[in-house]
Amino acid sequence: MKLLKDTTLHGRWYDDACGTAFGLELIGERWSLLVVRELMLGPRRFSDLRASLPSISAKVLTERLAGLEANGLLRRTTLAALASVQVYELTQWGYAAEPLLQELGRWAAMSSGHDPLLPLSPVSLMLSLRTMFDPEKAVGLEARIGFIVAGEEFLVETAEGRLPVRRGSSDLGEAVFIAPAAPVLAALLYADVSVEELELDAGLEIRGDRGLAQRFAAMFELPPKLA
Amino acid sequence: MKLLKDTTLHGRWYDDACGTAFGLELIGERWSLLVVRELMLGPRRFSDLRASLPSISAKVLTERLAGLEANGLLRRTTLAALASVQVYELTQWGYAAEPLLQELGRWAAMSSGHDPLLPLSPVSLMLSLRTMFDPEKAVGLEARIGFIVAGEEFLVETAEGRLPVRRGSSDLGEAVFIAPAAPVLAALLYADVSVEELELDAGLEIRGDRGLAQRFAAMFELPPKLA
DNA sequence: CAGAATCCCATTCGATACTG
DNA sequence: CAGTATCGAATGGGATTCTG
Repeated sequence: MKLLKDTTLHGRWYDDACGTAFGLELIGERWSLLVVRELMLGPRRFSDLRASLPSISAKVLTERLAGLEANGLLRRTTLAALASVQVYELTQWGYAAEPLLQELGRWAAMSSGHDPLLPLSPVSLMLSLRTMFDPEKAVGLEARIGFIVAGEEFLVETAEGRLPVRRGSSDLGEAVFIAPAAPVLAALLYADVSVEELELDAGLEIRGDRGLAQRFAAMFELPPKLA
Repeated sequence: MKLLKDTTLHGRWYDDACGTAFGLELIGERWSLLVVRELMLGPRRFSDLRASLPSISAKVLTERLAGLEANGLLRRTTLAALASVQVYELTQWGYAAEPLLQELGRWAAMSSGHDPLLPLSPVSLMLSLRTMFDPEKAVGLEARIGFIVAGEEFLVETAEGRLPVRRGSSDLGEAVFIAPAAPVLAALLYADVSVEELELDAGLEIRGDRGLAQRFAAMFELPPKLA
């Protein structure tokens, strides 16, 4: 039983008062930030996390969850409805890390050498919408778009420059994207592969207002490459 | 001679197309981001970096510099004036990581449990000015402020909501802060310790327009605590 | 299924010593 | 000064096993 040993901050790696260094103490360990990412759209179970994080081991996931809990980023709760169902949920402060994830993603996307064909979790894709959303391309558009990505459902609203994304029943959307895996949608949104091609080759399906779906898909753009 | 082995991207830790994950491949290793931080205000020599990074070893610093160079964040150049003087300098893309550093610092500062008494490098302090600057408190103020922190000189300008910080002769400032170490200024700006107390106890010195200095010092504020 | 405990190997780190 | 080389110690991570 060494669960309680680590109430104190995890690492104390760097001996540095700088906020950046302190941030790294909290989330700088390998995998930590990706765990946070997967929780960013709501609580998830242990096995959900394992499924979304391609190659993390159970041991490491356990350790990271404990560390993040000790550092105040998340809490573990048992679902009210079903006892015996454990979930991990970000604290308010954990959720506050989203701009950080976005900034990191935006910055990394300015690099060439990024392989967009690697696996991608549904949450990653949905978060990237918020990051790569270009408000100017959405003026005057108010709509709800549903997503079913690898079986996970999300609902996105466009509303005056903001782009709320949440888990929820996709059929509230006036248009719905259905994809067997997240990279299919990444191809559509970021690699400008055509809807038709993806419907034929990659199992993409679009329900509802097809024109709206097309317009929506054009609202996202990667940042310019710097290197 | 294994310097050339690693032209390819360093780690390939995560098998994940997400931009955030890719960013972590590039700068997620221990120390990497702090090395970038120290270069953010201009090129530095190997020994400068060692001096600013409290407890990094020569080996690890060498490794990180090589990795960051391979990943395109920095280049090593020999100073034009003095041959045989090597410096490390961020690429354009490396400099583009500043908002990321800021976001991480800002987020981390929302946590309690941050020990502001740890050592702090001059560059950390100067960068934190940009992060914690409150433009609303600076409206109508146009001035140059000099800094000499642990012997390193900087010049800061306030100009309509921006706060350019650069290395340069501090005596161009209408007011100049002189401190034997960065934490002294941190106490002034962020812990609201009074100028008088720091002059008496901590070796702070202020030259030039004292009222301007006071007003300047009041322009910075830490974000509210969330946890 | 959700983890905790154990085992063991690979990597990494830091200290020290060394070199041009 | 600017690293490189080496080595022992610490840590990390995967695989496996065990439990509720």
